[in-house]
Amino acid sequence: MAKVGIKDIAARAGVSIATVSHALRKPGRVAEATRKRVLAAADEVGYTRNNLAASLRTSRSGNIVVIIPDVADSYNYGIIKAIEKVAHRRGYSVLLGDTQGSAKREREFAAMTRSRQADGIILMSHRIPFDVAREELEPDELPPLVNACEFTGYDGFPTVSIDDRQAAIDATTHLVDFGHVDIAVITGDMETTSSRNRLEGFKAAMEMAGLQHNERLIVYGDYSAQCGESAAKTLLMRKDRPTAIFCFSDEIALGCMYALRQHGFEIPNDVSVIGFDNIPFARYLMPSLTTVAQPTEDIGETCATILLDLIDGRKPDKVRYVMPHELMLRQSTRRLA
Amino acid sequence: MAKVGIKDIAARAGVSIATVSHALRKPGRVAEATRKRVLAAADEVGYTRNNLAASLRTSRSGNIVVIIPDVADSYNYGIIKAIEKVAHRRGYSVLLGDTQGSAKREREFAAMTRSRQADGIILMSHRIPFDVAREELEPDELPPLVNACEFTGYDGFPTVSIDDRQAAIDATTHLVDFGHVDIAVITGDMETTSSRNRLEGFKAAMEMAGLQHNERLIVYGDYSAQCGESAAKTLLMRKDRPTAIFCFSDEIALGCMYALRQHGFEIPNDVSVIGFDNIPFARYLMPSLTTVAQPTEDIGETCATILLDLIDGRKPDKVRYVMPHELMLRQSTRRLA
DNA sequence: TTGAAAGCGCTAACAT
DNA sequence: ATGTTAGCGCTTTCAA
Repeated sequence: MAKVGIKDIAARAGVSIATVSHALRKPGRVAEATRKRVLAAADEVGYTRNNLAASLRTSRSGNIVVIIPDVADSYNYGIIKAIEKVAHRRGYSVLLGDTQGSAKREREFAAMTRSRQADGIILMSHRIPFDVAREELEPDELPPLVNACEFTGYDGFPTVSIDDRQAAIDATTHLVDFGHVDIAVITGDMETTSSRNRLEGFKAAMEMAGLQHNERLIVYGDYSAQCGESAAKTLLMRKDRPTAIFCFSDEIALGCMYALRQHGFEIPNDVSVIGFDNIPFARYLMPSLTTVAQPTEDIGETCATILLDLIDGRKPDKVRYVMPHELMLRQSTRRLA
Repeated sequence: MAKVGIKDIAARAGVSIATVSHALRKPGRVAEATRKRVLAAADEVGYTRNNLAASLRTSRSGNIVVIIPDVADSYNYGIIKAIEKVAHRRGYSVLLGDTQGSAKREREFAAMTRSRQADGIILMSHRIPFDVAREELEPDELPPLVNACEFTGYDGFPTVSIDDRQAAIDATTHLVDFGHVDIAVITGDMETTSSRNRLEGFKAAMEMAGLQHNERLIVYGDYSAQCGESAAKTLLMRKDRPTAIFCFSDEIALGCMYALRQHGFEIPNDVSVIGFDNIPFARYLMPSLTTVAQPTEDIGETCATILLDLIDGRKPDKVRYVMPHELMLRQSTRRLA
């Protein structure tokens, strides 16, 4: 790790450091012959740019930070992959900030823009990751930020997500169409806007179908397989046992299906199960899982594109981007006789 | 995002910038009263440290980069989480470099140490991520690097992994003990040392049991569910159909079990399946998956600890850390009558 | 077309 | 205990 800098190149090529810098970064500002000589010299001395120094000078780090509750969640991952792709293409690196749902970690990662380690933020959370109260946010003091899949409720940030409410309506309507009336719900974290909107959609769909939803069949969870497992157990013990369960994530559905089988229930013969997200695993389950697909790739690409534009000073044309969802009909739901 | 620096604090507190710097970072170098005043001033002007500038000065970025083939793989994730935990505790941030198996991306991420954006590397790959040929590696020119789960074969880097060969022996022996003779294998990417060692272990175990392994029952895959699916189909068409399949990853097992069921085979009644990794999903499968558990948390913690020590100039006491694996007996394997 | 020189914001000798 | 000052390595006016 010998430290070779443009100074060394300059010495070797017999030019000034300014010329080296130009040759390296602004082709055209320098005579072709000189440029070649500099490039050769750079190669000979084994030069690598000190990006830190360059960033300090230009105040542009070339990093974006993605604040995400759980990198492991396969659903999130589709989004990350797409973000990474776009970022890389445009010369940015992605810092993944896994928060495990901690608001403190969210703020810590967001602070990386203040400390100049990142140029922008993609936020998958419903919380504003800054210390100031929402009312005191100064629009022009805020770093470039795009809100993905959730809403902070502050409309100074562009938002990219599906229409959770409508998606839940579609899922519920599918169950209703199959003749289900006693439909249970296992929600995600009710702090999140996604979960609130889905629940709202569920209730709306029931009402539209002329059905009364049963409050006791709504179990409040947290998007995890574990909560799916325990929620399912709770539901099975009820006298008014549901014939269908709408899980607000595939992870929940996974735990739910597991518990169902443990207690001798067959899916979908005894109970229909529908998930949400369409994680890659969903099709490998037995039975394969009917679920609502989110266009993770689109979401990720859109987020990244908007954010990088924002960093470059280009404002997005709208503040809310709604991506299309799709109901994936598979084998875990069944029409009642 | 007004730019407030230590200069502003200095002005406000009526001291020099040096005193501000000391007050902020070296409590004790400065009188308690002054320190309080500086801290208050910092707060008032809304100061955030420009880490870039600090890094440039100290040539320590406070970042480590984790080079990983696929962040989405739940198995990898256990490791990442542990790394992140240790790093955070010691004041480092983790940059996740998802390479999708690309050697080029591996080199790009590794170059972040040269460009001073990271202080060290945790490498989950069997390839050395530098441009130089292995023979020309200059030990003291190399950045701090820890090799996780795989081996580059270069022993200048400490390595943390399980004993893949022994783990494969244990898995194979379990099947043999259950009376299986026609045992198939679906491998991971054979470029990886993990897969090579596991295959070696499989063969050794067969030999130890006095059994001849059948070359045609070895299908070369790539650790993915998809390859598990197609490999299983291939195996089912064979006249000498196996009674047990040893999958080199749980993902493979997932695809394998799916294909098996598609073709009407029951697990474990018709075919036993054993996986490798013990991803969280494994227990939710039906039947639950017998597999070899890797201590992902231990691996991640150890990697991070060694790397950070290395960065601090402390050499590890050994060059190979072998972590214990564990056979998880569940329901996907069965004793032949 | 090239070069001299002024910083980016911070830390750390060194001096007071 | 506090302050002065010289850079870290680069980019970027501005002048030659």
